[in-house]
Amino acid sequence: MTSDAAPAPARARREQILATAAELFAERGFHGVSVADLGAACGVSGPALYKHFASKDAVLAEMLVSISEHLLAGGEERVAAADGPADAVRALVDFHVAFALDQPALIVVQDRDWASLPAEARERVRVLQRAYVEVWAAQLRALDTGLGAEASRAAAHAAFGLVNSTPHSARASRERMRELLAAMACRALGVAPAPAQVEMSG
Amino acid sequence: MTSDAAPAPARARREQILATAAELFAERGFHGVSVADLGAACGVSGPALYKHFASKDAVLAEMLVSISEHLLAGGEERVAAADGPADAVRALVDFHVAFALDQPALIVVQDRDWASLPAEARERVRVLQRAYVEVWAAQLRALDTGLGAEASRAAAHAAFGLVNSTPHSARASRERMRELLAAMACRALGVAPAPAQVEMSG
DNA sequence: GCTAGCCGTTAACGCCCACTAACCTTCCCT
DNA sequence: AGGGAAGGTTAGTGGGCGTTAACGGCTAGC
Repeated sequence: MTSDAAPAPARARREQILATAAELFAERGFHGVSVADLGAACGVSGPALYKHFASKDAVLAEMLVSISEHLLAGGEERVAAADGPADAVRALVDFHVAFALDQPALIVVQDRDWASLPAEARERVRVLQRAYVEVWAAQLRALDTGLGAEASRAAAHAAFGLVNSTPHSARASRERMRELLAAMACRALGVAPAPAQVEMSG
Repeated sequence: MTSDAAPAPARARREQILATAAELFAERGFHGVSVADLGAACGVSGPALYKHFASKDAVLAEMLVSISEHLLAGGEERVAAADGPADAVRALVDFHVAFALDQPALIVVQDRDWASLPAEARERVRVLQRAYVEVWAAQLRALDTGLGAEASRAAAHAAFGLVNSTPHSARASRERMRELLAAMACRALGVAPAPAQVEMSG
């Protein structure tokens, strides 16, 4: 999809803009960050952004689409490598927890500024997110055959909400947060956590 | 704090504005709704809002402060009426689930547009929210004495995230959602759910 | 060494929006 | 009855923001 012929510095600037935008959007919201702000935070100023992106919207669009693609691909991969639904759910939890801990800004932007996307990108992200939810929901249904389609999706959303709470607390150490969130998510979903930690106090 | 001398229709309009603003802000975000939009949705147009609120910010401020006060007061009340920490956690879960199901728009606005608050209100909301988190965290620590202060707060945030996922799914019936979320939250927090439903399939 | 094109600059344009001003109606209160 | 507040209206203003225009230096290839 992306061309490899582009020179290195241009690509570096693009990614700098994307990374900086993620932080700023997470802090102040998409509408709370002007292109001047974004440029300044990248060490350039104002409309230099338009040498790399068609619009401010396009920055958000690329950011959210790539998150959604990453999550879906990663989720499918973990499920394919798993040994049965319980193992799959554990793997999904670990994967999502790691992502949330590594990229709290992206988590925040994804579920706050989705509505600010231009229509086309919004639809694309929606499709990808539904597919990701379905990856989880299918494993949950395999685990509990009494679970309906809607209930399994709601349970997946609930697990996302639990794990995505990271940016709101995020005070304990990364490893403790990882254990806490994974254990809570597994218990909420009705599977035993992967390591020895079964009790909340670890 | 609020004067009772104001005539009834004025108060009705104020509350109509607050309720309408909650819906619109939840859909499009605070910055995505203009005062003209908000007025139009209330059947009046544009600057009529300034007869009832000092500014657009003030609408958001009153909305979020009152949510936070409601949650804190309700939480303290449930804990006071509870019979031990496990019962308290169950009561807190039920309370929060009911609120999230009844007021999904407020949930969305609260954790998306907090940063758009004017400084004073933002601080006020922050203090109230920390107190509410502490109400939960104290019960969680009483339940599991190995739980540290930070971990207990993180667990409370995780539970909020789980329950507050309602607006993202919200397709199943209210009663099924209530049971599902309460059961998941209780399991995540390490207490048995209140009614007979212990398994996910209810 | 000249020419292209990438990447940046500053200036300016146009729109939208929060907010104010000025004015009007309705209705309660004495 | 009549005056004033409460709660509307439309017109206007000022500022901020996304975007475009016009221009300039650097680097690379013929």
